[in-house]
Amino acid sequence: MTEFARRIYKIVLDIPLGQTRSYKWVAAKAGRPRAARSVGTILKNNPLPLIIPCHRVVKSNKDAGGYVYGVKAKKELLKLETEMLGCLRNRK
DNA sequence: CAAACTATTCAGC
DNA sequence: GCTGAATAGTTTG
Repeated sequence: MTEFARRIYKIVLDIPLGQTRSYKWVAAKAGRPRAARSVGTILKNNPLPLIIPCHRVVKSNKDAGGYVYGVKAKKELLKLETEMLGCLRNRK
């Protein structure tokens, strides 16, 4: 656990639903713009993998990159989250 | 497509 | 403690 990792968690948690950020983007926000690789390693080794929306963090070209539950699930989660947002908006 | 760069973690020493 | 290898990436040639 390092300060770098701590920043990453905070930043990733700050990503809005239905949106994606690149590893590079998170790394830059964390203060190490060249540590995109470290971001991925830290995210997969994060202490609370379930409360950290790792599926919102993707590669620069919007590619999924990698995911514990499968890259496919990652994209599906993004889609479901977006739809869920619409559902919440439509509620009265 | 292959190589270099990067920060973190793990295994050996 | 330090070194070397590995990793859910990015950039450059």
